[in-house]
Amino acid sequence: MKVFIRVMKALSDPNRVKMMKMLQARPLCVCEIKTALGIAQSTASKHLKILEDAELVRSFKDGLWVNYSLADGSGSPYSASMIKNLKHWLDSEPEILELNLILPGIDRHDIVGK
Amino acid sequence: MKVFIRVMKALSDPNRVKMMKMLQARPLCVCEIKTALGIAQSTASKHLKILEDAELVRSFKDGLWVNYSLADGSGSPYSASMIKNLKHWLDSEPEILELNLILPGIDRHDIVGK
DNA sequence: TGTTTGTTTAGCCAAATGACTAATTATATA
DNA sequence: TATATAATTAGTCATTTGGCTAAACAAACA
Repeated sequence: MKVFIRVMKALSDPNRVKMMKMLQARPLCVCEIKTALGIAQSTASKHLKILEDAELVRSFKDGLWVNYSLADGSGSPYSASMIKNLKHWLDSEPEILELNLILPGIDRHDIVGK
Repeated sequence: MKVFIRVMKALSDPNRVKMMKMLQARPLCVCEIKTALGIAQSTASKHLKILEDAELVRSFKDGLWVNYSLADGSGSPYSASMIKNLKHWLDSEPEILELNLILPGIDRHDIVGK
């Protein structure tokens, strides 16, 4: 039950759902995600930790950067199902269309200061 | 996006998930649900409203009673998917086994006072 | 080695959530 | 019509959540 609730809670926040949708395009570092969503880096980091605890995303370090990508679904049937469904859900939502539009123009090397 | 979030939020609470699992057995009135879960009637009522707003359950009046049952999934692809998945999810969770055990013994006519 | 850069953690605050009791509404029945 | 019963709404309270800034870590590099 706890595992299921953790997945549902993780997907109960718009910014976290947007992160899932962005990660369908490509792996992203925290600073790319915070830039796309217009939130503080610490906020993005906290959200990503919640998604990771729910086994919806995974992270791997690359020098200074921490890259996040979609999990493979081996964590639980709930995360597996939601990862899969989200691939075809919400694609025509204005907020997601907008993200897909700006995401290609976001590059970690171009992100200015803190 | 709002519709999706509403479904996820609705399923982010253990008592509401238990309600979904109980309603898989049969339609229930608020007083049967509050008895099974050991919560106040107003609390049960509020939870059921949240599930109904997410189109996960529906209600129909029968005299003094309000009966709740699982929705048919026509509300949204998200509610449809979750209603369907929940039918085979969580069945071996201790809390759900326990509920399935006591539920047959719960009858609206035997429920005492307020 | 010291500095810069990306991320995380700590701490704070306002808003939302889930619980309760008490009051109100709605329906049936004596 | 008055009363009893089931449900909902109103109001309160403690906890959780989601946002921020500032401080602490961690890894590259001058």
